[in-house]
Amino acid sequence: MNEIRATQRSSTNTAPRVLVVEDEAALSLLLSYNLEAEGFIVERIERGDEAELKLEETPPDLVILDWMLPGVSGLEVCRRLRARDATRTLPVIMLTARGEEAERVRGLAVGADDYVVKPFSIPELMARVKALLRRAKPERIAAQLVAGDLELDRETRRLRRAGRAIHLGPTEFRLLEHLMEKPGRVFSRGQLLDSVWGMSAEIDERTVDVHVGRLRKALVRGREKDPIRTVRGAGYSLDETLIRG
Amino acid sequence: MNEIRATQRSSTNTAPRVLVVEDEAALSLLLSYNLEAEGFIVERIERGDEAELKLEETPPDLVILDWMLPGVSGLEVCRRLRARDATRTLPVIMLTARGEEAERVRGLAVGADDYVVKPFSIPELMARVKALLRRAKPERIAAQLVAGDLELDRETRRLRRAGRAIHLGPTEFRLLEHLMEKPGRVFSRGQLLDSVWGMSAEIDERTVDVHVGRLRKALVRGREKDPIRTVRGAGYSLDETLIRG
DNA sequence: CTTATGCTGTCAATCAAGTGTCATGTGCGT
DNA sequence: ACGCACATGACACTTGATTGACAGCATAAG
Repeated sequence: MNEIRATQRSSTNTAPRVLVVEDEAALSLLLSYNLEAEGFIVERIERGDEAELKLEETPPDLVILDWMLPGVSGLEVCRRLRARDATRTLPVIMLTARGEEAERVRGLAVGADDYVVKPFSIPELMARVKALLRRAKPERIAAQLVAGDLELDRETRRLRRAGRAIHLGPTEFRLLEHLMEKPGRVFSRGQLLDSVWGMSAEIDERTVDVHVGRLRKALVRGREKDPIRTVRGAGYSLDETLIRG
Repeated sequence: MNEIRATQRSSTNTAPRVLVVEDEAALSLLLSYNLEAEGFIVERIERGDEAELKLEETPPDLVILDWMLPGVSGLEVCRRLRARDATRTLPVIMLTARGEEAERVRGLAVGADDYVVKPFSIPELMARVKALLRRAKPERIAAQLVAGDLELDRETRRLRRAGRAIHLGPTEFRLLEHLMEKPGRVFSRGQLLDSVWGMSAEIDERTVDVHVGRLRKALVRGREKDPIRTVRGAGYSLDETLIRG
């Protein structure tokens, strides 16, 4: 029956592929836009039955499945995924509307690996996508980010600089995480609000400054170098000179 | 967890293999999904007679056998397993419908190592699977979890900290067990509900807090360090710094 | 059968940590 | 030196975690 598990034929050297099955166009676009920004290859599908075809011919590395779908429900798609050997272990994230169903997704033994209740924040969903991919393909998504003497571990949610442990609040942690994913790259305050906070519109851009300040205070001890670079008029970046010298 | 599986030859260095013989598709899937999540390699079979063929050619490390089966009954399969030298000691768990003591007795008389009455909770079944595998292949599944001055023995269900015995309720025991299996790793409340309470539990996430609180109270005596770390906004983890320093 | 006992899940009050805004200070770039 | 962008400390506020009390159950004991 399911003897030899051939290595997932998709993506050996390419970026992880994500299939988004969501009928609400706006949401689908929002997701694929953000996933692509993270470097994933995204395919979008609207109907449950189409998704099944797609999943049969070229299984991706992860599926984001809406609960309510035209054609075949997300629930049913997921169940069938679990029934096939080829997709038995394929990571699945379910999107559910707020309400009764929400709590039952976990209860129902559908076999989704994770579920997210709408409305959700983009950073939250991204975190879960990465967490699942990390579990499935550890070589693609690192659990540890290292830059210079900074080590950030997502699994244990620990940070250390030059060996010593540093405690950060959730926001500062995510902020640093985001900066460390692309060391040297400059992010505008708007971009940071989008990808770290998620509900950009409500928050003053100056708030980013404050958090960067707090992050610096936590990171720098004594005569240590400031790992965050301010780019006047543009934004912030992790100082990539930290990595080399 | 779901790494790439090598060939299936009767498990010398690979993950333990489990054969699920169950005709009810939903249940069969639920089981295989959860078993795979625990790192086992699972094969599913629906009919009793097919199971016999399978068991003859490539015996797994453990069999989960439904009582009622098309083809040959689970009872009969079990009896025949016991008759053959090659499978005499193969661990067998029988699934029986709710009810009669008589059946249980017969099941055990036939040589099943354990039986579980439907409906059962997933964590419960998983615990029994692990217990049996541990007995059969002690090198594969550790009976004792040790982290710092904490020693948790699954066989005797005993826990000790720095030598002294500590009594825990079932839930707190499983909770600690789960945390100790991956020291340092942060589990969200939702994940803990899934793997400690089991699917089909519609339980408030705050309940996890309460149990963690109780666990702490039981664990910490005097000035001892709290072995459980709260990660605000994320969940809980066993404090892995306990292990080193 | 009734009464203890132990365990669990929920709730509400309390406590602590983290967050966003503002006012003010500083320093960079020209 | 000037102006503007950024830095920072203080503050009120929000959110999340802890804790103790309680009620429902199941089980064991009387």
